Amino acid sequence: MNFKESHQLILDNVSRFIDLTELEKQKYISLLTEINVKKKGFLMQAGEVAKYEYFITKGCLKVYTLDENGAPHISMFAIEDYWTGDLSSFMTREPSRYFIKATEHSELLGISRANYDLLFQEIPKFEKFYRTLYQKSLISYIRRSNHGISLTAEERYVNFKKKYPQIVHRITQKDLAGYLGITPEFMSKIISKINRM
Amino acid sequence: MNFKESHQLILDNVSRFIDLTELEKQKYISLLTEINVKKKGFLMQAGEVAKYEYFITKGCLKVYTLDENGAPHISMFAIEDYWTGDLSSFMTREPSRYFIKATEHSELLGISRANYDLLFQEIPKFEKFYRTLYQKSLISYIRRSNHGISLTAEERYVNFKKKYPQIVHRITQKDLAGYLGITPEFMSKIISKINRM
DNA sequence: AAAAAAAAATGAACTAGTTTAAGACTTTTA
DNA sequence: TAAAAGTCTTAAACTAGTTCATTTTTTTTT
Repeated sequence: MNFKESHQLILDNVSRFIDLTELEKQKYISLLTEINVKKKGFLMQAGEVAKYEYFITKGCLKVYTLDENGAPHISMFAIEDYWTGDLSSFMTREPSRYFIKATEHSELLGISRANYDLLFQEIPKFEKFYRTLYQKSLISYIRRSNHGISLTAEERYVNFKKKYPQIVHRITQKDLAGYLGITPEFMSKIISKINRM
Repeated sequence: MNFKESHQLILDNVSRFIDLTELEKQKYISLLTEINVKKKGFLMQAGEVAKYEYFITKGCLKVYTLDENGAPHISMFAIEDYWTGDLSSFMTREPSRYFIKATEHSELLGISRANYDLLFQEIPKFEKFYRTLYQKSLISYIRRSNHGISLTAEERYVNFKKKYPQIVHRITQKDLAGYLGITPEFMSKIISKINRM
């Protein structure tokens, strides 16, 4: 993918919430860093401080932690036109507990913490962009955290398939089980139960 | 509580993230509505569109839904100096699925949707305030949604007690069980197990 | 295209959490 | 201040989800 296409994608994403002049667009693009990760490559590993917040222009990634037994817990999947990163570590500058790994060759645009801070000074409109972006994310995480404790594994699986049909076929069942908080064995049972119906 | 005290409390909360002039403070206060709810009273009920986002100056409230079996699932508790409401319904103007009920006599300041929109026009600094507030909330909801699926009930209980010691003794065990996504009976077992250790 | 590695399916034995029911304790209401 | 209503505890029987072990299928590497 050439630079122009990925820039157009992020500008379209931003323009859902704010309007930018040509000059502001150029300024914004100049604050971003192009990043490529090959399949199975890491964008970030636990122990590091999150250097960037990422916008995905191509590919698919998973964000996960390892618990004290070494078992992975997947926090999110991210594909084209999604934002990802470890917002907590990015803001506090404390070491992250997350890994971000590409499940396909992926291309991203990253904004560093210094440029993120600069962005608000240079183009204050971005306060509105992030206010709106975080507001929308917050709404879906509030829903997700309620569902996590009040729905059964089967309900969560059915919900995920309905809500993210574009993601389901790009990830392994094992990873989806990790995201839903169940074992791959139990998820296999859920699937065969659903197929039998 | 007299008006001045509650106004001071919300202005202190806002000034954690932005600085306001005296004039801006007055303008902001003028956009807020004073609301009182007595113990067991409802601030909002499922089926209604959320009219306000609320800041609590005194008291304690619980936000919950009822599932298809009529069982309550508690989404959050809110006490003094917290913000609450149903952000999703407030933004989309679609009917809410939540109830907000006072567990003690409570006093709040509400901002209506019209005034919320006006606020950004009149005092653009509030974009930054909400950007920062939502950013912080998002970080804790991301954590909560991960914990909901990856921790055991006992771990979630211990976490809650450690993180919100001020709230634990103001709510019933039954409500805390509803928040943690377990039955009151099982929570009772967890507590007696912990006490025996 | 073969060999190696990882993912998926299946089943049996297990454990965390639920359900139902009953009695003791506490808070609310009249 | 008595009665009623709600909360908390305990326990036995149950179910959703886990663990461990084995085989089959798919994907990756050479």
